[in-house]
Amino acid sequence: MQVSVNGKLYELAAGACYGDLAQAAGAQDALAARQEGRIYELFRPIAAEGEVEMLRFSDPDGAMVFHHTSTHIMAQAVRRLYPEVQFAIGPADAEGFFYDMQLEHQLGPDDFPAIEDEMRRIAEADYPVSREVLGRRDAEELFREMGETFKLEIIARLPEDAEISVYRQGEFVDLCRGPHLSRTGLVRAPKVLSVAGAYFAGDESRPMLQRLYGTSFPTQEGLEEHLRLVEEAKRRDHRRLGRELDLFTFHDVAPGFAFWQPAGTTVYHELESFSREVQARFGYREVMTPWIFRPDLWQTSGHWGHYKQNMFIVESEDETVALKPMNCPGHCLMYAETVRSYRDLPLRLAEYGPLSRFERSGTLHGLLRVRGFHQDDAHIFLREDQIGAGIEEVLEILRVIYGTFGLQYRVELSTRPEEYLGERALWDRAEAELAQALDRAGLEFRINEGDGAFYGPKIDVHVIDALGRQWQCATVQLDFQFPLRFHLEYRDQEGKAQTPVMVHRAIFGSIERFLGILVEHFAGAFPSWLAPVQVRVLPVSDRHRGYAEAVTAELRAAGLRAETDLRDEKLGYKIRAAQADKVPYFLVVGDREAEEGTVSVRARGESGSEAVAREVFARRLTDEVRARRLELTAQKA
RNA sequence: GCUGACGUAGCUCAGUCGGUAGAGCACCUGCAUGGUAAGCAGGAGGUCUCGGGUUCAAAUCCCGACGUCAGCUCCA
Repeated sequence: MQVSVNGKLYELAAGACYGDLAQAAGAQDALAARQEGRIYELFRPIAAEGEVEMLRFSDPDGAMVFHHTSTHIMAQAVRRLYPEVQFAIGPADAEGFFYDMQLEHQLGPDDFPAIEDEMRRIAEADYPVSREVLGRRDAEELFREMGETFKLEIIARLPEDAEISVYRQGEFVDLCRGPHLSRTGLVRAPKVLSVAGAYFAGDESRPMLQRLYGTSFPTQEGLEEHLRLVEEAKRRDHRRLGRELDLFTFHDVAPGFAFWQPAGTTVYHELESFSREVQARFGYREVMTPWIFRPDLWQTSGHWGHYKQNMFIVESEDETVALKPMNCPGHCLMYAETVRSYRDLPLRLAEYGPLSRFERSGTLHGLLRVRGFHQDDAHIFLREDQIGAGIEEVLEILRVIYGTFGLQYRVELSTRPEEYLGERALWDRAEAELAQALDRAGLEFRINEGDGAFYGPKIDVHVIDALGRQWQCATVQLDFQFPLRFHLEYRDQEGKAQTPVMVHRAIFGSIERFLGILVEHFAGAFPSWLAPVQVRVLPVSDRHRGYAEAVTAELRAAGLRAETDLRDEKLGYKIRAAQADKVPYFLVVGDREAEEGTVSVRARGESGSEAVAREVFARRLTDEVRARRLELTAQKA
């Protein structure tokens, strides 16, 4: 038979397997093969003639296959150590794997080395992996004999016509769809990472299983590199940097709410004013609305029915009132205050006020998941014929704002769900307009079929940070329902009442959350426009304090955030401190500088300094800050 | 909320078999007046998260609450 790899043709005997092909093609490091979208083990006979892709560890699908077998090896190891264990599911992805299991003994970090040792033993034994297709009856009998009740349940849930396969390696057998490696010996560097609770099939009403997490690599070096990356992420953790850089803190008495220290407040305000500045350019008007409302409002908006469990509800003077979790109902009231003309639209109302959402205690996570926060929120009221242009404008704001941080982003369009409100034709048109707006903005996007909100389709944006991690931030939602619930109208050319469409949108999403992401993205080393202190002046000895303070005063007068390190320490100490505090620039001033009226400028991360006239440096830095440049450019001309 | 782990000085952490607590950094004081990543010496700082219990004696063992962390679930 004839098959090709990378377009190169190979002639193989009938019944040859993918492993034979890998050999013929010189792909010694192939782990599996992909043909017509399906992934096959190397021991499987070639399914058809045509092009075959060899999957290596570097390919995400190849890594997934590798981890899939690794999770079986981990399960095998656990079974050897604890024969009574029962297994549920054990999936894998390109990063690693886990296996859910029921086991009396509570696994902990102390158990991991023994499990890893056993995994290495299984790898060294280099068991061949084999696949077997069983009839439903035989499969049930096999797992009944083994006492694997979860496996029986999984089989029972499989559709009538499903192919039921089991995989064996050594004494271990598992119900599994595959695909797998052809032998266990490839998994040279396994690592058990952590254990956590998880419910079978995500069902909270059922007893909790232990979920054992792991990862694995073909080589020890690969594993070590991975662990280094994990360390780097830990080093950048915004909760850690937030404390080290004095940006924000948390306190037991207010879980889920941040205390913003002066430095953090500065960064926060920079983000807010950046947003204000950009949005004002696009015709947004900023408003402030109440943050406590009577339930009537939440009944009108529908929150009382759908969102009550996420709201803080307060008793006050024999009355129940609620803190707002969102601004939209308030903005709708504002819209309805006066008669609106078609000429008034689009009306763009922005608000940065406080929002409170009750989040379950176990879900809180630094600034990334809080109970009290602020959004760069806005609601745009527009006519149906303005949807396309309105969305395009929001996408432009998105481009400007994310571009300033050097953040890449990925876009998803979520369409009409099964249960929706409003006319189908309007949905179709709105979805088409969103897609066209995305196209015109030159954005590639993925469609999440049926994932829209019940009141309208939406665009979700994930930013990608310096470590390649993705975070959901911006959201743009079309809403046909609120205007109806709040009886919003405008007068058209003929003076007739029409219903506007509403767009909910936030670019940062939550400012708290976005700031947390930025801390991790920049590893705490903010560009100068965001840095809490932009420049620190370091006198060489106490003789130079006067000059240093004069320089600082001058920089402050120029609108820069400057401070003097007046501590009675040697220069080296202050330089070290300035670097540790990630201050973008520090200026060394001693006899030479005082005499010549200059400063010795050193940018964060640089090793040498440049002597520059005071006013020249002030001008350069002011330019850099005003342009919100990402790079530090004020050391050299 | 659920499962598990953890909670000791401002921070990072040590504290053995139950016998009333320690380091480094930071902070303060003194000496040193210093030129591009840590000068030397001294000092102060703790209701060991909180509340119960066991014990002659609890940071340590037990129970509960709160918080944090890793997940799960949730995030119309």
